[in-house]
Amino acid sequence: MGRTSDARERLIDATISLVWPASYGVVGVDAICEKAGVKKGSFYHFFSGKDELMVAALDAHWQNRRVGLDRVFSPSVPPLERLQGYFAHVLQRQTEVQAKYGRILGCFHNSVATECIQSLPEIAAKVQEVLFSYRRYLESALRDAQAAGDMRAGDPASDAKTLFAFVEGSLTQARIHDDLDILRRLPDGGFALLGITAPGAPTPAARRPRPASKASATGKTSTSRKSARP
Amino acid sequence: MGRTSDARERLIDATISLVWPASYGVVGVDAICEKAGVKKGSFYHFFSGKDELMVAALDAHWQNRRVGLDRVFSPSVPPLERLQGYFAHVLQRQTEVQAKYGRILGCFHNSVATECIQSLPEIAAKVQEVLFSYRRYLESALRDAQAAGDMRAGDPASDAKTLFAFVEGSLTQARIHDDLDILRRLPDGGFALLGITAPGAPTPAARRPRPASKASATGKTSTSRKSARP
DNA sequence: CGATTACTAGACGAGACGGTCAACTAAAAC
DNA sequence: GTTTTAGTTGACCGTCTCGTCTAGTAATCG
Repeated sequence: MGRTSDARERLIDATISLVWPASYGVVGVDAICEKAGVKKGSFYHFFSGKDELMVAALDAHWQNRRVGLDRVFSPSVPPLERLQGYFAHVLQRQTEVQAKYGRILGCFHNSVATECIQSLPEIAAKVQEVLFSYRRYLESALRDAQAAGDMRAGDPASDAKTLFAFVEGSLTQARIHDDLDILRRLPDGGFALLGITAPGAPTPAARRPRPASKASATGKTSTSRKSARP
Repeated sequence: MGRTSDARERLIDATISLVWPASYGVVGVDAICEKAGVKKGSFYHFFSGKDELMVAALDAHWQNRRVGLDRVFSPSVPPLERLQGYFAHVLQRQTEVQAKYGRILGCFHNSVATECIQSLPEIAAKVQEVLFSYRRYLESALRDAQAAGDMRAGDPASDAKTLFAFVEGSLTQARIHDDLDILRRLPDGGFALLGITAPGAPTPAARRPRPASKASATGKTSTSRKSARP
């Protein structure tokens, strides 16, 4: 009953597109409203305040991320290939982000977390929850890899934290220097971190191949990795 | 001529101690002035504005960091031991930070960079400069390690970027989750990343003496590494 | 000493901030 | 078509923001 509206979604989209490149603190409610084409009054009809909007935006962004991660981390794929696919996915995504926003932005949740962890408890809680869920994808893949004998024994939770730190660190460096190359080294670094010398195949021209192949901009690292499990 | 004052230094100290735990955006000039015990008029006598103060604070903090890094990365120490010492240094520093601020804060420059890279060009430039200088310490150690035959061949600049991403990522995760354990895995992860299986000596009681050691809080990782150099 | 200079003091202003409100509109339910 | 209710509008408010400005104070120099 009453009329319907997509103002809520527009506000969330506007929030992501304004906060991600900049920061939570520097983006005001007025700017978000203007970008979304929503008046102040409507804003406060949907949200109790800026913080609640931000929590909703973090959640919405995470829901979007999840569909890609569910695909990449599908249990139908051999665990080491999941990781391979994940590294490529990260690079591809940031390539798209660069095209859309004009620069690399890194991980939205990580940036917001760094900024808000201290002074905004509700946002901090949400962002921690998301990052925790995120890390579980890695943890699960590592556990499967161990079970399959694809990597050395160890605590998957601990390894996931380490790997996650590396990925997030690479994303942040990519953001700071607006440099995609850092993300191209994700596979080599990631597998080295886990003590996996040959992810699938011999890790062929592994480094920067550049033989004749022209590494596509979307993220295939080495063009010829073989399946980790036949 | 005229009178002297340490207000400038007090303002810089106050800036670091307020911005580091929180963020640049959320800390106001008034708060900084109050913390420093300096009035507005004096503030604008020393600085043209908030941005310039921030640049000065970033520089001052970097100068402080440098003395520790110069010690840790002394060319008189074998390259792999420098890295070992560096990882321990990071952990020890954050332990001190936790004691002083009540929580882990991670890397000051990295946090500010993430927040300011887009909208504040002067701060962005300064922070990039500092992070670049920082990375050179790693690069130099890696180059020496290679020259000494302590690690596989490769581009030291590239390896340094990868390692730096891992360290910064670990620091950020430590900040977000207020968890020192992530930093305790720095040596294992760092050396694995570089493909080094056996770093320096048995990693002697080297760092924190702690003879009958049971992984002291400052950084012993694994107790049994074999010497890479007799 | 008096003059010059470096610093201090704090009231002030313009504007942006997050947030409120009461009147209004339009769609859906009946 | 009337009622109900979700959504819209934009003026408004108190507060906080960065930054200005003028008047004043203390140290150093000649």
